[in-house]
Amino acid sequence: MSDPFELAEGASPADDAGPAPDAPPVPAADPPYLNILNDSQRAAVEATDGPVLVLAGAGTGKTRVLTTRLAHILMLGLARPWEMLAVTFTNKAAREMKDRVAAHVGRAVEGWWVGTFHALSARILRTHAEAVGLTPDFTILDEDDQLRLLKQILEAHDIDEKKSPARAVLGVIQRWKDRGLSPDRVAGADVPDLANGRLVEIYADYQGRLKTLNAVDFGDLLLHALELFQGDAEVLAKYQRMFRYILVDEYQDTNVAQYLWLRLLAQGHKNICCVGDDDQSIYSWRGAEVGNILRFEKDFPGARIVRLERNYRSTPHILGAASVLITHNEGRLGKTLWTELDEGEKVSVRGVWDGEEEARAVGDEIEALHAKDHALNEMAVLVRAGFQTREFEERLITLGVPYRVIGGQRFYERLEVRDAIAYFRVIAQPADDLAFERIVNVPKRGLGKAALQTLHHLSRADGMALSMAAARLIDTDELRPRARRALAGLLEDFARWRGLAGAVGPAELAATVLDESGYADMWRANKSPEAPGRLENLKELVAALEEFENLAGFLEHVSLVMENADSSVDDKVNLMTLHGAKGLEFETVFLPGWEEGLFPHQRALDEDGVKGLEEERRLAYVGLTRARHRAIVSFAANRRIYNQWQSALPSRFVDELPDEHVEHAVQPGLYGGGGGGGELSDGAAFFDGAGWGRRRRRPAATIDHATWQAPRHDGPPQAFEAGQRVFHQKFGYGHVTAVDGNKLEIAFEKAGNKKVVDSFVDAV
DNA sequence: CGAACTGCATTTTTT
DNA sequence: ATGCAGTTCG
Repeated sequence: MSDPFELAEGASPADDAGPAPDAPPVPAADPPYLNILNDSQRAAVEATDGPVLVLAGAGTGKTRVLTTRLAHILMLGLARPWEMLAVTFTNKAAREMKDRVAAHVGRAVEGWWVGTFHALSARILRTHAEAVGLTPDFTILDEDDQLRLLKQILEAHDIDEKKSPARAVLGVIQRWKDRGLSPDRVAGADVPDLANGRLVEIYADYQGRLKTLNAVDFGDLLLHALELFQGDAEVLAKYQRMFRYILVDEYQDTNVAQYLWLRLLAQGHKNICCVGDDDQSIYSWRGAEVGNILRFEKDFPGARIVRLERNYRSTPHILGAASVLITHNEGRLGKTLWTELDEGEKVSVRGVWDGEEEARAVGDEIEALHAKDHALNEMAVLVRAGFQTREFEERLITLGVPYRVIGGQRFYERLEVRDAIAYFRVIAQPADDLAFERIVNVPKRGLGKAALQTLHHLSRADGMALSMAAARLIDTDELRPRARRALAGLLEDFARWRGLAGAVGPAELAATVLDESGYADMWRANKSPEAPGRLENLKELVAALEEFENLAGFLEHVSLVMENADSSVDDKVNLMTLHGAKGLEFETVFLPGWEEGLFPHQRALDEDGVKGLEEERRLAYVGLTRARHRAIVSFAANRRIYNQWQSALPSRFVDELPDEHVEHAVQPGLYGGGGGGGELSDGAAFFDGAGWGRRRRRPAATIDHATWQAPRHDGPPQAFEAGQRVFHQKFGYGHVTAVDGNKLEIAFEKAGNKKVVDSFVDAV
């Protein structure tokens, strides 16, 4: 019975602080899984207790260390599975970790806490939802929902969408959330000049609406978890006691909220191991703080630092080029990567005339390598911005070389998939207004703007969810008969589907819903070229539901696990952004578009100055270090951007590559040679053309589209009685003939007898 | 209510 | 160029 889990049983009571009381049995000989590690890897694995920072350079076997460490802790019996917390940034990383640890210990590990910050937070929040003003079945909104919600709020505040786009406002709110700031904690100095200076108010409103909807956005998952920990010492203590060992991957990508989250949880046993690489921090624009990793020793006193510097991936030339490039950054923790691999080829740098020629050169090289039996799978074209893939796609199509674009639109973000999911959400959660709104008139049911406005008005006035308001509204004459019938029909459908949900599996339910709602028919009738694809996606969605017990489980999956189906089994060239390439490796990597203004991107320079430049440089470093055998950098003298030709200078990063590791293949006459400056350096900055410098502001729109404004009902609901004279926006004057709860029968002077909801009329 | 027209912006992206 | 969103017209 050498089962590590049995060993662990009882070895360490969950509520005991400090190291396990019974010393774990020390293996007589080193287990083989330790012997295959190098010294620093091994040190990182064996430093189980206390705070540890593992600085893992690119290609130094980080994942192996991570998984071995987890397995090691289990094997030694230092903790039982559910006493270990392993945090990652992506679901993919979490899955990989699970799989590899399972492979290590020889079976699936049950009950341990591996996942993304968000998934783990959600799991914790579902058990303590009430403590933060939610119920356990709260909805997790995605960006689409967030934007629609925010647009409504901005409109209610009479904010000009043009001057303050919802997207920009959402960006600010998200950055606040990244920093752990709830509306009451936002300091005045941090408020950008948007939304007439009422950003904080809007943020507070937004949070209020989320609570009403029993919904959270991604940032809230962290924020509410923090609120929970900070507000309830007992709950916090429970989790602190439980998590004996905490492991964090990609620590350089953590934001302030995540840092606080970790610091709180780690206060118990203080066994926290963070793994990361400050040189690969490329996500500051979405809230990541490199400072977290730079400050680790201060945050966790007595921390041990382990550097993984032996690289197993790239040739010395590639490594040398990348290492020298990154030394141009300030404030690094510093690492010296080395390798014992053979020298290999130098990094190739070539200048070309324009983007087309660049694509042709890359395509030719790919064909040549493929002809020499190099797998297409092992080649990647890494670009700075998504639109750059187009030229390469066109070229590869012409050549007939199979390729895939990684990181395009994700399955669950497609319009039709989101619509379908909105149906499911309304079934699972009748109060999900955002979902209801999305599909109430999709397919077209004759429920237009007017009907929606009426519905909104009632829902706001009586403080109930849209679908509940709808249920009331269909008993009245507020809506036109056509709209009323359509709405009644939809509500009946939903009632029926909800009944069905208990009887059949989610896949069957989904198929029924898509069929009976007319949604699938809508696409069948659609003549556009993408309609068949959309129907395919709907089928795929139904198929995906097979794997779930119920709708709720599926919806949780959708909101948290937005993953890209990765069919990397086919032999295809990979096209993706540099950001998307992080964590991957290829035999051959093409790095096109190394031009000032494009890479480093002008916007990064304009908006974040030196910091922006350094992050761009880290991006270049990430790009180079993806390559095992071959890295080919290129830059074009001319590039067409938005149908305008611009001349460009080679990126400063080209100059920063050391000559001893680089081979220049610049066309004679194009540049002065050596990759820098040259004939074309007339000082004309890339992207300096019209429309790039300053954003122009147009005067506010003159048309006031709020022509129809229902009367406000801010005070307590008015009481009505028979005989009372009233006024209705649409039907005019009349007198009440009967009262039934909040439904009134009114004899209108012009419109005749009608049933209406009381919040639509005013006493006169 | 839906189709056509207009103006406008255009890095990176996970959860 | 292109796509998107918001507005206008039938």
